[in-house]
Amino acid sequence: MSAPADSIEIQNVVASTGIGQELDLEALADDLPGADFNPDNFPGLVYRTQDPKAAALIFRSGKIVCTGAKSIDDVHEALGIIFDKLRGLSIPVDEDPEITVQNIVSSADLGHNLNLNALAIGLGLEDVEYEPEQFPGLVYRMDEPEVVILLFGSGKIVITGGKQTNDAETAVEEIVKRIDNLGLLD
Amino acid sequence: RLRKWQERIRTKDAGERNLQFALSEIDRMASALGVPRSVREVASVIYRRALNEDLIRGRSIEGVATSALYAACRQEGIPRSLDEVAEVSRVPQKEIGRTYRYISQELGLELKPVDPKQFVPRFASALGLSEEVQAKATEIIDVSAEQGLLSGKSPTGFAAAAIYAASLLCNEKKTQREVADVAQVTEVTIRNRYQEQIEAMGFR
DNA sequence: ACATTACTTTTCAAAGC
DNA sequence: GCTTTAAAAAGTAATGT
Repeated sequence: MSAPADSIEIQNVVASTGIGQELDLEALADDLPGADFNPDNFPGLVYRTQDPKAAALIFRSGKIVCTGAKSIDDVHEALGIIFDKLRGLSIPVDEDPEITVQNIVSSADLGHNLNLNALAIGLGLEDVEYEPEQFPGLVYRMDEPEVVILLFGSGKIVITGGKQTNDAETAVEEIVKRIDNLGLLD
Repeated sequence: RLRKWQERIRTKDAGERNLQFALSEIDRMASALGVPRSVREVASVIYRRALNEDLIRGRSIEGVATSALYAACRQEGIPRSLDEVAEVSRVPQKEIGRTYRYISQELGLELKPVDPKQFVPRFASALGLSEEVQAKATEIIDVSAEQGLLSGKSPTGFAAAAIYAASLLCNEKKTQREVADVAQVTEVTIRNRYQEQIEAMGFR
């Protein structure tokens, strides 16, 4: 009774936003405890939140990238903490900065072992990248929803590239259909 | 106008020189790998196709040439591992793999995954093993692959373990280290694949 | 012979080289 | 292209005990 779609777990959410204010990252690095800033290495300042656990890349332009959160709610919560921290440093932050989800990474379990060689040919070599010498997963690019799925011999999969919460669910239902139609679901 | 002509001739000459360089590199690497002349010709065709489709822009000539040779070996059924190809190329293995995936996709080569059996004759003869061992190794690969053990595993490691197992079964024992050296994998990988394969064969 | 750590793949934004 | 950040999958490799 447990459908593969029920096994979906969001593992990472990437989102972008902006406070609508230029920042002096050198000063911010001194005022924010735990901030990592190596401009020679990377133009962004790295700031990590503990609860929820996430990492933010803060740029001179005031734009921010948040990554590592386990849900969209966690993204909002983590960014909320950062906005308040900045306000606490008397940096003006827009009232409700728009937060855009850029990528959602999910994992799931199809519940069956997969013959990746047969799958590579069945799904179509033109849409598949399977090079076990370089990586054990089969890479499948799906058009609708537009996501990339990594399939493993164990039947565990990774769905990435989606922007909507339901993209992973739609993709899992679709890939199960396609694999089943090929008679490759044990 | 005269300058434009000279520029065109210069570009044409440069392009011609680049092509000659790529083809001579393919020849040099193919010799070092000991692949037949037919494979070099297939590699040349793949390289020229990549050139015509403008796939070299933003990539090194040597990288595309090496990838074309790697692809040609696979297409002709006598694959070389990325490690082996990287040894005779001046391009890092990671770039060869990335470039191969790119030209393979863009040219629609649609090459099937490498079959571990295709490494058996070459690895076995390098170890001085008999036809009997080769046949046994081939059988082990077929049986364990049919039971789904091949998914996600490296073809060289899979072939190496089967050869090691076959050498034991045929009383022509080679050590894991000897097999690991010719296949360029670690003993740990041979041990792991070997355990799965003998179980699949019903031995234990 | 074990374990641990680390690297391979995919995705995405940010600013700049 | 590259740099950084995060996360999962499973295989392979290097290092440590």
